[in-house]
Amino acid sequence: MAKKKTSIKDIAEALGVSITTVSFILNGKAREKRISDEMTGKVQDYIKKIGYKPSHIAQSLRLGKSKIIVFMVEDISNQFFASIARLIEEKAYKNGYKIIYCSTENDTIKTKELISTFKMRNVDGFIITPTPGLEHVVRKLLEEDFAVVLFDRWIPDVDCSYVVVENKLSAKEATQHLIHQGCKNLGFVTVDSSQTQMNDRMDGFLEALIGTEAKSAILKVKFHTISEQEASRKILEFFSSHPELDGVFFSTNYLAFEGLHALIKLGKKIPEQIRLVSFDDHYFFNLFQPPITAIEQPIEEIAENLMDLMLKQLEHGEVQNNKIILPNKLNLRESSVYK
Amino acid sequence: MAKKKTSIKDIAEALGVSITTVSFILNGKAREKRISDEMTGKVQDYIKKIGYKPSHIAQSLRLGKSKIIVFMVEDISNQFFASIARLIEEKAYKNGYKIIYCSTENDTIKTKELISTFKMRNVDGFIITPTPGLEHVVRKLLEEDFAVVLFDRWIPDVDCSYVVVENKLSAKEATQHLIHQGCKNLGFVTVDSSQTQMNDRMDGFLEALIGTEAKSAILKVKFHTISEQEASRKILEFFSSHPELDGVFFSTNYLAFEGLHALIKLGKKIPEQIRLVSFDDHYFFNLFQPPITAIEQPIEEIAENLMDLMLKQLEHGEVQNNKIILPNKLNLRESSVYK
DNA sequence: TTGAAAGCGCTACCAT
DNA sequence: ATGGTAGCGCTTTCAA
Repeated sequence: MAKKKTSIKDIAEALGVSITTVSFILNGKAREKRISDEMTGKVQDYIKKIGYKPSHIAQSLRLGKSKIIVFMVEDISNQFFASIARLIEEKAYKNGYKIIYCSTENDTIKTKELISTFKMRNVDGFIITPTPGLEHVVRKLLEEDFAVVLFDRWIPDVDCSYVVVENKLSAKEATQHLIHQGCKNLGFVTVDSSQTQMNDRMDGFLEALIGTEAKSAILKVKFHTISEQEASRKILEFFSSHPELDGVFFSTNYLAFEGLHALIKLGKKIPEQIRLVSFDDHYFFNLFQPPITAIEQPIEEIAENLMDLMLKQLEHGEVQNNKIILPNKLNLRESSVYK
Repeated sequence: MAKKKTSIKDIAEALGVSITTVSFILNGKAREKRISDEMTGKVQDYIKKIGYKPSHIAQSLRLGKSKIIVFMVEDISNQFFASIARLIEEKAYKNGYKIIYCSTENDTIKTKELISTFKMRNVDGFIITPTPGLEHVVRKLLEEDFAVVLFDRWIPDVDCSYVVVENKLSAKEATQHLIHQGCKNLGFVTVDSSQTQMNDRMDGFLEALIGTEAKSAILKVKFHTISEQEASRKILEFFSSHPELDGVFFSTNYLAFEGLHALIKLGKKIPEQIRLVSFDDHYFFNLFQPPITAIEQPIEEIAENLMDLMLKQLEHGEVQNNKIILPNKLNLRESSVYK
């Protein structure tokens, strides 16, 4: 029951040396401070024996750094974010950092509150999928010398490091692919919000149409959480009222899932009657019959780059505006191919 | 650029009062300490004005509590765990706690290391999906007065709070359902490890067979990460070499996904030739054609109970062995129903 | 009704 | 080569 926390002081006393000496040895400065090997060995042995671990809290207070990075995403239970979380976590731990996470739910107020809470916790860095209207807060964070890296989307007019993917280009390519497959009436289903990545995807879609005879219909749905009733109904309605559509582009996978539901309900044959493409590949797109063509974001590289930028800022403090834009991969599958 | 951290001292100076006074007011002890309303108001106004937030690090050091809970699961990118993470997070934040997470990868060594790291961070509580061989560590955690709640599985012989579901009962019911549908040769696909929840599911399966004419074939695969080649091959092999199977129970959803892959490859008709049931319902099971029958765990209640137990231990310190076992829901869908 | 000061565990400057 | 000690920001006891 008694939780006797051994402190550096206890060690010093037990060994009859000073706190300073122990601290230096603990921090690998034995050589530098020219402490005798004998002493060093003695202290290290003792430390190992009693399994002493220094208190990070005290270190944090002293150093003004917490070695904690916050990972703020729209929704941590979303597969895409969860996968990145997993990879980031690994890299962070390897470098002695811990990750705290939270879901912003795309709610600017909530996000602001969270950021403020984290500030008082002395977190060292922020990895954020910014919500609309966060410019000011992010700018302030930067001014106050926090390490910040945005991802998935970025904030126009704020000079902050980010890692995103080639949304526009990939969307354009995928749309062109549909056109090459003979689609004449294209649908585009996206979320009703001004997140940059979604805008870019739509731009890509529209750009692909220029100079072609293909017609288009666009649906924007409010989408907060997965399986939201409202969105589901809207999508069904959209397809019912647009029987002419012979090709559809979903700007993200959860919309595609709802779309599939709707199309199944309407008895549409994929790809014979309607061909599909979605952004954000997913394990199930490959499992579904027919398998769904999708644009795959390079999860590993995103995570890799995020932590690279983060660590660089954290350790060196200089790099502030690294913009990284990664290419995606279009995975062609049966859902989009003309039979 | 300059990050001028306002401290309680600055406030005291600016207002010409003592640190103590400010601290009392900050902690809502103004009344108790009989500080004049005038003073209280003055301080509060100033605090609001400059947007001061106390340093949690310093508080932690002083109080010996960090208000941080660790959420250690097998794999945070797994949908089931990610969903629970999301819900827990919410409850934690509401109560002033933060969540740090990490993936154990079911690796006992890694888990032990992580726990040791967290101890030195003074985290207050642990929510853990225990790996095999963690008895000792958990017991020690309890002895040292940390708040601990296990979930998904528990550890036999350790008197620790946990939240799990009725694995055996639900598995039994689902198996009986298959038998009622006329299955005579049942397959059971599970992971090759001695996690209690998996054992219970298998027990339920076997119990359902007692006294019936149904025969069974069991496959145990090592499964670390999703989409692992090896597991995929094993499952395909299993189905090829057991053409007699007319019903299969998957002990968890990712095995079912691999199983579906295999069955599609083998051209088996579901449910005409083979009927399926899986543990752990998933969004995709409903979307798949035919929709897959699955046992749904009560995610919300699990999260709810986890945090309840955690907070109770954290705030009162007494409750140590609350065992909560929640019922599941069998979602009948086409994959298991005789046509 | 308010303030001084000890001390949580640690790092690092300055002595010796 | 080793030690004394200030101080990070806060809470809380004791004193005034």
